[in-house]
Amino acid sequence: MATMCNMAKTYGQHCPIARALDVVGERWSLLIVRELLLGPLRYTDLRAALPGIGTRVLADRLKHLADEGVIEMRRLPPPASADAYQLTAWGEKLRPVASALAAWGSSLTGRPRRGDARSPTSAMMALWRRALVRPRPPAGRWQLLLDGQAFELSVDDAGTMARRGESTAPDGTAALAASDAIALLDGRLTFGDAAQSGRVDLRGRMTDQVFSGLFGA
Amino acid sequence: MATMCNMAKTYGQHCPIARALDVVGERWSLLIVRELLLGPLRYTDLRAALPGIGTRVLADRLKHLADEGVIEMRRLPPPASADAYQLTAWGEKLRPVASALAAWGSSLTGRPRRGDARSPTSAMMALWRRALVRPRPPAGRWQLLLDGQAFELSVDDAGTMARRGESTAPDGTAALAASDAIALLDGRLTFGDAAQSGRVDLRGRMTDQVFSGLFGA
DNA sequence: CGGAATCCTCTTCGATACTG
DNA sequence: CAGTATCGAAGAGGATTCCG
Repeated sequence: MATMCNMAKTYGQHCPIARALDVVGERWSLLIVRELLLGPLRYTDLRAALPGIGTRVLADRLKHLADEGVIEMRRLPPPASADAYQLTAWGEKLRPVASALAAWGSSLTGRPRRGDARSPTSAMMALWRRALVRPRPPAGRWQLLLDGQAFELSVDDAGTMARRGESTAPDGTAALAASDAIALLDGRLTFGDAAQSGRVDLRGRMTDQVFSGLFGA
Repeated sequence: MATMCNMAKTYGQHCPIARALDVVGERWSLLIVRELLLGPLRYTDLRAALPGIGTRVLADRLKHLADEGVIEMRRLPPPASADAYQLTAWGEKLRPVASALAAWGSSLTGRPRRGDARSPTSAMMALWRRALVRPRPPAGRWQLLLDGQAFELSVDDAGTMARRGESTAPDGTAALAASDAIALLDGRLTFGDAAQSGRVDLRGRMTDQVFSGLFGA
């Protein structure tokens, strides 16, 4: 049955870690959360962002996460005629979990594996983490076009925020491939090499200095 | 085949979160790590601490975690004639991940589910988290006997540490059931009720005040 | 006795095809 | 576009057995 009782398989332990894993510990769940941490996405976008997930599993996970209150569906008004999934306030609180996992796993991304996908979202999250760790990232509203997908990184006194979508009146824009962005952040590509081969397109007040301030080692 | 290529199923993404989940994202893996965060354990102890895991899955997970460098086996000298699994230095760095997950999942443990196991380890980790969050936990080397299993919580200027095992020269000892410890920490049991029904045994300098300082709301 | 490997059944995954 | 239907392959869980 597809519509069985939704409490599929629990660890059966009264422990906050076990309970958390009952909710988001299934395969793919935390990667769905990772995608939604930068903003709402539609079903098809999620499937495209998670190569190999299989539509059945994606539907199951979305249902489970919605039942548990981690995500919710937002029905867009008629002109758009599309449903988007987004994190609830409680789901947003998974950000420290994603951050801790990313910090631990970042020791693994130095040597890339052949064939690994480099999604715009993971590139953007890596850039965000870099900006959060950095002492003084360049302030401004920076638009990033990663494989053509738009993101905004805004740095001001209130903090550093990242989200999906085009920036309204950005201070500057950088367009590059997601794989190059990741290579820059991993230190496998220098800004000089990237700029020289014309793979980075900077606009507005996104100067070399700003770009290096965001991506540099 | 049992001894197939050990890179069973990868997300195939060059993203630190995905890579981290390739290593510790499988079912049961993070609960094994949770157990080992308080100190080494033998195979049989792990199986007892994780009801429902199944010996095959436990053996597979231990092998995978060892291959990835998260845990290692320590062969005890002849008299013990037993092997213990422990975290490597890298595996120890999963502590923030466990902590973030526990913080997120703690909103789920307020209403306990019927039949949930209350393991001594999860009780001890909850107590530890409480002590870490608390402004000034009572300083000293406190021994806890949870369901008869010994733990030590040491609080001094250097910080708050928890580990499995008997304490040498503890300042005081508290013996109680793991389920009562969890109920106290969750606020479902008051110290008055627990003491009145004789379910808490305090020794040495583990006074009512100290105990309340460790477990109290 | 601790530490698994084997066997068996059941569920889940992942891929493809199909439908409102 | 957003899912459901179907199916072979892989994984989980439980009991038993084997090995040191």
